[in-house]
Amino acid sequence: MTQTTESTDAKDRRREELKDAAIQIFSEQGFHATKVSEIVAEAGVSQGTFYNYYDGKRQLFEEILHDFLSLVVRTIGGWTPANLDSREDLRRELTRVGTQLTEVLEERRGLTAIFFKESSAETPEFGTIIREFHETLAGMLTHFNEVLHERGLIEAGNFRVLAFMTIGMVERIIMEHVVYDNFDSIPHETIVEHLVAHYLSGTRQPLESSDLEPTDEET
Amino acid sequence: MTQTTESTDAKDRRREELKDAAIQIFSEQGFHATKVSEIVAEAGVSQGTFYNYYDGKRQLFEEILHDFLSLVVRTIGGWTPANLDSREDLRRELTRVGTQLTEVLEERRGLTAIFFKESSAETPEFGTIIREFHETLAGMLTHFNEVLHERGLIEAGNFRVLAFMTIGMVERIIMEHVVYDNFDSIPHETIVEHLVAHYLSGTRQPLESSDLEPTDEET
Amino acid sequence: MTQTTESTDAKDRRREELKDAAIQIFSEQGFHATKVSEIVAEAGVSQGTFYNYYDGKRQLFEEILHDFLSLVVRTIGGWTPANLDSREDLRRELTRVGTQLTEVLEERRGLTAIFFKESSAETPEFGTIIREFHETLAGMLTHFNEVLHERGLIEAGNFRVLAFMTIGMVERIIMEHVVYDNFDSIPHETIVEHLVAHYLSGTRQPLESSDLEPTDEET
Amino acid sequence: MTQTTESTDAKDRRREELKDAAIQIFSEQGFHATKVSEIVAEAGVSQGTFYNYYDGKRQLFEEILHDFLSLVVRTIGGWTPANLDSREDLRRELTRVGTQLTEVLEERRGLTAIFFKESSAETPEFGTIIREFHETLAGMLTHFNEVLHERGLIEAGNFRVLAFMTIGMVERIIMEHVVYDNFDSIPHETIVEHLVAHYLSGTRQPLESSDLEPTDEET
DNA sequence: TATGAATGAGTCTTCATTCAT
DNA sequence: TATGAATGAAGACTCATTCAT
Repeated sequence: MTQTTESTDAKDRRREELKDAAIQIFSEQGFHATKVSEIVAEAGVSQGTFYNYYDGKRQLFEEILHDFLSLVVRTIGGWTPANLDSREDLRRELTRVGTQLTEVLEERRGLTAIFFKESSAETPEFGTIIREFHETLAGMLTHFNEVLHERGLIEAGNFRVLAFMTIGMVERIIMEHVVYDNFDSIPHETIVEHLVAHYLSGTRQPLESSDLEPTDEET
Repeated sequence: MTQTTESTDAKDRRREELKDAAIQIFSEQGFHATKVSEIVAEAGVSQGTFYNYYDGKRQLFEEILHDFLSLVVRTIGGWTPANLDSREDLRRELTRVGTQLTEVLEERRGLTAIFFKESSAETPEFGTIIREFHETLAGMLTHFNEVLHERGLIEAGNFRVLAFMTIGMVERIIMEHVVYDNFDSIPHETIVEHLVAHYLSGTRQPLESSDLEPTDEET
Repeated sequence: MTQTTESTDAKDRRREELKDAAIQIFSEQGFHATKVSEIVAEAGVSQGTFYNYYDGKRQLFEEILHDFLSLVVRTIGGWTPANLDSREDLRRELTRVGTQLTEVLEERRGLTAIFFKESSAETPEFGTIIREFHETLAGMLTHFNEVLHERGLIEAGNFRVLAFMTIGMVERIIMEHVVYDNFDSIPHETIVEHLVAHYLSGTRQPLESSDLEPTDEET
Repeated sequence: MTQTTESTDAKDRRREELKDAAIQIFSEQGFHATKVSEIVAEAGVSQGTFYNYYDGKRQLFEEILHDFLSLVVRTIGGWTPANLDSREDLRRELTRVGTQLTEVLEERRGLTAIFFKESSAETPEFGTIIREFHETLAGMLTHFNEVLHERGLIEAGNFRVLAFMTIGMVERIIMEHVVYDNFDSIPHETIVEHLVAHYLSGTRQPLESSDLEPTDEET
């Protein structure tokens, strides 16, 4: 029994080694340019062994993609606007979640790069998976916005469009920050604060004069 | 002379037919899944003819990509914040350019789809081209923001991060709207107005209380 | 009638232009690497025109090959050992013919290069033509040797092997001299004299002690 | 360890089988006319297997060419005129080396045929390889001639021209004898003796009257 | 379970030749 | 006769996957 457990563990370990190697190569070269031979070379096993653990290159890639999406969902999925009473609460919470997400993705740079470099574009190859993810995400955010609105924290608007704007903003910033290291001199906190501030000022509290006519209040 | 012109025109026409066919197939299947045989079938010519006009599948794809980027640059590239005197001017101008861009891209849905479905992700295949485009775009926007700030139209901030947020927001909205027809019930104008409003409220006019502490004014 | 003649002349001229262009390219690149498109570009005519004058690339190449072989045969074919009375006569005659051949081939370097660079090896492509040429040549030389022997000018030996040795010697020297310009500091005459001398000393006059045991006389 | 050795051997064997098949087809059809599909059919393996052992058709051909050149160099490369004291020694040595070379090439007819049928012509395809070989060979022979001259075994002359004459003579004879079986009734020894005799009588020992006027001394 | 050699389907690309104008 | 665009047959090469050991 011990032995079974051990061998299972060994199997899992081998499986992980292969996946790690694959993440490495996929993140560097993309799905199409990556050869199975490169993955197994990186993992230090033979070509045939690969197929003892995965059904094929595509299946492994999709599994990796799911890993990434799960990671994101796990990180932000539990969040709920339930106990927010003020915009200050909202800001604090958004900052907390944003920081958490950023840190998680930075820990898994390879995984993150695969998503952003190969797949965020919903190429026909893995389109369905990514499309569903974005729809799910947009649904969640739309719902959040609705709740926030009901709780009087944000004003009315097209919450679905707002959701996609938020997704685009956040994804692009993460891409530049985590994948391309494009904001190297800027600390995480500042970046997350920018994002949150932008979201917040783009979603004014009700009873204010319309955002579409901000000049009124400025006079 | 007439003959020369005519034959040149004929050649150009054939070239365009092939490119149109390619845009069609590329936008549906993506670069890798597209076979030259499918392109020529769509264009109604033989396999060999293709190579009389293009060096190969990849070269044609890159040319198409350049076409898209040129289209975008031509549409928004001329814009300058030179004669803006108020935020109202700014809003009007941004709305005008945004509407124009949206219309242009809707006219070239196939072209647009190729960019967004295959390439916005900066996959290693065409990474350099897209990366440069984004850097150029970010540079332009950063500069615009700086000018707007100097002219007293927007407050201080990290203009580079702001630029990328804007790019992300706009690209995602265009993608959903033009490529996936995801906002079908919403008129262009509304969508563009949302984007502009979000940009504007995310970039308050100086002398106001900081956006980062909007609660102050709300109390 | 005049017109017919003129147009025929014009046709001949065009035909020659094409052949000259072909010789140029073939001699530089060899048969396989030469494209019809390159030949017509060099000749300044269109692709289709080519086929008004020749049946195809291969047919033209073979015609060029025949031109070369004819040139050689014309140059040395008339030679006959008929009126030779001494080895001195023989030497003079061989030198004369050798010089003549060298000069003719130098005038047609391109043609010569084609034969030597592409075809002397009797590659399966044009094997038969070249093989026949060599057999004919060997037959001629064998016959000459026999006549010379009958006339008491050279001693007995295997005249066929001797013929091939001569062919090999001469071809390689022409190749180096005319095609590769490998003996640039050495005047024609010297080279031809070397060849003739080598032939003569390799074919002693009868009644001498055998060449196969030259040491005898040297003691 | 045994296993490693065995599998290496198996791999080597397969590699050799492919090469043998290739030599067979190449020698029959030449480089261009040979298809990879024919080679693998001859070897009894699949198309893909070929590329597990060689980079491609051209690479294999060049390797085969190198094999031939190495074989020649190995066979004659060790020869040195060091311990020759007389022309009789010289003759004996030349005969020995010549016979050895002939036998080696006859054992590898296919290899030899490839060199002579496809490549001795220095076609642009593999020109550099062959050209270098001939230059090397000519250099070696020139040097030998110089040494022989210094040792008083052959008289003065243009040793470089002599070297190329020798190369031409020998190559043509080998070609006819080994590749075309053109001297079938003549035993090896006789042919080699003819070559050696021709070389020797074409290079008289110093102190004699000039080779160019052999008749003088003969009277 | 590990190995790695063998497989062969799948596509791009070339270029001599044809033919309508 | 000249043109040059169109043709399509032909073949090299890749690489994910299989399978015997």
